[in-house]
Amino acid sequence: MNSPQIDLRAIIKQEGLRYTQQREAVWLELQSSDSHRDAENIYFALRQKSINISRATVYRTIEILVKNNLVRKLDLGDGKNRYESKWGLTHHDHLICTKCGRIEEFFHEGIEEMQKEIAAQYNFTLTNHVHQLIGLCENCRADEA
Amino acid sequence: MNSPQIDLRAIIKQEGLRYTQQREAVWLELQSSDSHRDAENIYFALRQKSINISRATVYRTIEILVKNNLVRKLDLGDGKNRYESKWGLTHHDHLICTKCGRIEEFFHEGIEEMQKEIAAQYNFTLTNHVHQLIGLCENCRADEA
DNA sequence: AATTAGGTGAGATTCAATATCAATAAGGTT
DNA sequence: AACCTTATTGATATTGAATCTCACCTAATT
Ligand SMILES: [Mn+2]
Ligand SMILES: [Mn+2]
Ligand SMILES: [Zn+2]
Ligand SMILES: [Zn+2]
Repeated sequence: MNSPQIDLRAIIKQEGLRYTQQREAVWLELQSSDSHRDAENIYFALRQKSINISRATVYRTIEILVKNNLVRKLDLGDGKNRYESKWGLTHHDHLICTKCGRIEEFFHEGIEEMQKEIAAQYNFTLTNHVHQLIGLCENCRADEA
Repeated sequence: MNSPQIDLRAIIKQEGLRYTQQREAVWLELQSSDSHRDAENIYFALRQKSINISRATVYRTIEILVKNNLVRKLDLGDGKNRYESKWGLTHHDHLICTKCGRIEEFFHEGIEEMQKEIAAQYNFTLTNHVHQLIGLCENCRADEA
């Protein structure tokens, strides 16, 4: 939507990489909405905007963004990875409707703490976690009746 | 290990399906260990035991077992589904070591309850959840030093 | 402008999982 | 026990997300 609030160019260069049109385009596209999009979606969105890019480059660029903590990779269980920009967002986990695909975001401080306790109990060093609540959203539950 | 403690034949027939050697073999194989195995692993284990079966049938049979709540399907994030027999096991979630693949099981009543509360807050009908703590196990953390 | 090494894109490749369909076997009938 | 019907199986092809290959391109420095 607006100009990038993060100096991607600086981050890219700091990594010893080149700041290309494609890399900027993928980053801007990911920032342009707060939804959970797959690589194909990013690819088509860019082509629609007459931006020349290949699938391979979309995947490669996303990987760079993920490694630099600018983008989060999600496995929502439907066989393809989803991505969301981390810019301006705090950590959260997801509620997923299996019928319509609706995704809600939640955060629960208590659960976050308990995860740390559990990891400590098992002598695990926690680096990440996956927590998804699967079910039917309000609308879809009504449809079931 | 021992003979089946569940009357798979009855369950299969109740579904209007036929009780075949292959279906019995997959079920027995899944019961024979408490590990989290992928389809390929089941397939080779059976062939090793000179049981004639194809990959397709392994996949198809597992799906039947999953649908009948005898087996749990897990996505541990490595690109292939894992399966564990539900027989004799209570619900639990997993700690996963990203280095050695070690899997520990945990259960936390408090977290289970909080999940229900969160779902209620968002008007979701909870049918399932995915909860994995990702990190390094005791051994692998030591290796990092 | 010339140089050069990293980046890109079209297409091939991988790999788990599923689909196809002729051959087979489960299980009820006679 | 031989027979029939039809679900099931297995060899193979196919799908689809993701990655790899490598000739060509371009960002960035001189
Ligand atoms: Mn999110
Ligand atoms: Mn388990
Ligand atoms: Zn829904
Ligand atoms: Zn480990």
